Amino acid sequence: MKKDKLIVVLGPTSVGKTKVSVDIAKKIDSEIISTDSMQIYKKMDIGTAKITDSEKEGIKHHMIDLIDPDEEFTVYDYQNLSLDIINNLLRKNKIPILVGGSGLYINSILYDLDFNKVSSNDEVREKYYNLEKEKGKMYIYDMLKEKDPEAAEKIHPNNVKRVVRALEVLEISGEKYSQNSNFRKYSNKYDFIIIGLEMNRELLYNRINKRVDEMIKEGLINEVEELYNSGYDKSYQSMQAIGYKEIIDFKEGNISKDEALRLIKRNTRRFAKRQITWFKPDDRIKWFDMTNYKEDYQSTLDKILLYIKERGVQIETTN
RNA sequence: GCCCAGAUAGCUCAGUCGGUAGAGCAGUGGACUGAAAAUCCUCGUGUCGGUGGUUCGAUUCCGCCUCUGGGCA
Repeated sequence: MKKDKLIVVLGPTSVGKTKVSVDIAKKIDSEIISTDSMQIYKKMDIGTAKITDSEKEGIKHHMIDLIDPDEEFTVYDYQNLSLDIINNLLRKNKIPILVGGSGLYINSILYDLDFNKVSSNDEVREKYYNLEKEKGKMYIYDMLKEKDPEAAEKIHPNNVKRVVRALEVLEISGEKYSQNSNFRKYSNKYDFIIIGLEMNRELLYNRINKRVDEMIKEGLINEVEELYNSGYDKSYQSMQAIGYKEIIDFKEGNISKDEALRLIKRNTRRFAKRQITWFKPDDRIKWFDMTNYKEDYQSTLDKILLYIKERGVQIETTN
């Protein structure tokens, strides 16, 4: 049986995914599904570099503006919602286009990740965090080591978040965390056409720096202020986003405005680096260089469209 | 022109009582299965401004030169 095709556009922040994806969608008459962990939040537009209505050029975008900033959201939710949308589009004979930079979210579609049905449990988490506070990291790490040595071997003792998660899974399900987390299997559900966008590092960093300055000009500080004044402080998951946490620190008087700007830029650069690290090992990705996008956007886009065509998607290319 | 201070890692600087050097920041490589824009791990050799001298040995002491601050004219 022939598998349904699925186009994925990925790459570090600021590399130019938005424009490329809209241009692909226009060419094949389809819709876009965002794979971005922060753009799912409403009212967080400037700082997440969310696509604007005019940039959409009439293309429908999914998985954006889904929930309020005080709501919690996980990969598991993403996987479910996103798969529904994918299947709906396929039913309409459209090839879904996944676009974004949240590695784990992307993998929840690209890989067979079953999140072993153990949802997060605040009580259990709090219990282990309290234990950690009282008796130290090594204490809870040793607990894990005893109950699930395999997981302990893969998790660094300092990575308290992961240690707690593994203990949580153990406590709630009785299953070992390592049982589900140690393998990674490509999903066979779809025929993936994965477009990776890359760019000379220095240029990427320059673009990031410039984009942060532009966000400030467009009113990022106001955007964060409004959220903060309506009660969203740094304890919310959404306010952990780069650009938001730093400005909240500025608002609370912990750092100067200049320092906040500096940190937003630095943290975004580091984030981009982590994204690159994440995508690098996947050899199904076909990489396209965006370094000369300014002079040469059309020819890069043509190369991408040609590749999509070669992979069996009906598409009219100009060359 | 004269006086003073400085010149050490991409940046800011510390240090070597003479045995070729180290912090912070920036950066690098990596991990990742229900917080993922999160969380965590790893990595520091550089003509110690140039040149001559003293010395077994100079980045360190001395002389000269160049440059950069500051002051006096």
